[in-house]
Amino acid sequence: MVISKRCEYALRAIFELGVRNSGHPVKIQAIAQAQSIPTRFLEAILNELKHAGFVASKRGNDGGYYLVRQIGDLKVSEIMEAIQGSIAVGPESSQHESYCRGDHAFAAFWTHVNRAIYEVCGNMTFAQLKQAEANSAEQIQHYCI
Amino acid sequence: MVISKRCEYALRAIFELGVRNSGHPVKIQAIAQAQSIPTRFLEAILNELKHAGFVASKRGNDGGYYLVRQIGDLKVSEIMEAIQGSIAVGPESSQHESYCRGDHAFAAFWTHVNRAIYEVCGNMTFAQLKQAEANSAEQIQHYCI
DNA sequence: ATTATGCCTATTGATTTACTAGGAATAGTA
DNA sequence: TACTATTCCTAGTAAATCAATAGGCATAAT
Repeated sequence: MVISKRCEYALRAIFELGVRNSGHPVKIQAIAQAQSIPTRFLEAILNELKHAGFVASKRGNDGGYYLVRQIGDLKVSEIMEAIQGSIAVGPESSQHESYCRGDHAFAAFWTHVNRAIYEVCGNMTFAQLKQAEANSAEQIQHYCI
Repeated sequence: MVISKRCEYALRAIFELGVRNSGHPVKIQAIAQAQSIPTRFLEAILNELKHAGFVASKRGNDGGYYLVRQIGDLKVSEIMEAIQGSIAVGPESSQHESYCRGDHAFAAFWTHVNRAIYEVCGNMTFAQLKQAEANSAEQIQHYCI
């Protein structure tokens, strides 16, 4: 696997906040429990997401985190980029100055790969994820009844 | 970046062997020089590729490595899988036993991402890479003349 | 015998990852 | 004001992975 836990947890945390679109801020503890994330670790991640402008927080007795933007507008790629720096795979560029055989072909290849990845992550919103989860829950019910 | 140097070097080495489709085995040293790869590191990588069945070798004074299969049949994904174990990104599966909210949606999402990646890497042969490189060289000539 | 190559095992230094610890700042409540 | 529950900030750490290196053995041609 190649997506860090940190990134996975960030996505799950945003997802959880999106599912509970409560007016109240949600506590770290509650998100951690719902998504099986180590609490102190999640604390650091949410702080990072705050600095990146995706969530806001309230301190004190009645504190917690809440989303800043609408989940219909929030792409998975945005969170991934905020946490990982970039979604792209492959060498960032040919780091040796002198050209060597294959540089062009491989650069083009990695561009194709990255475009394919971006096509999926850049078009997936958290609203869609929420919907997908709701649908699959429905599926299971149908299956069981 | 998320593709290891090891994997990148493996791809470049195979590519180099494909470009020189010489009857003679090619020495590690020569490949290393052509592709700007640390020699001893490449040595280990080629050995791994040998055990994986992609290349064969000859020892001694006139030794070196050569491809076992035709490059028109050899997919980039095969080498990547041999070196990295798997091409896939995202968590391999939900490692917590109890289901938690989002598991279905995210599993489906990662499947989409991986399918997209595989679509590109599983359809790209080294023959195509060789052709792409040849084309780009032509392009440059046109530009310069 | 010599020499040039690949083959095998092990090691190292640097970096990254996945957390954890301790305590300060803030905001409600009594 | 005190108390408590939360977020916020700075560090630190154990383990894993990565990129590369080192030493010496095996093999094959001359």
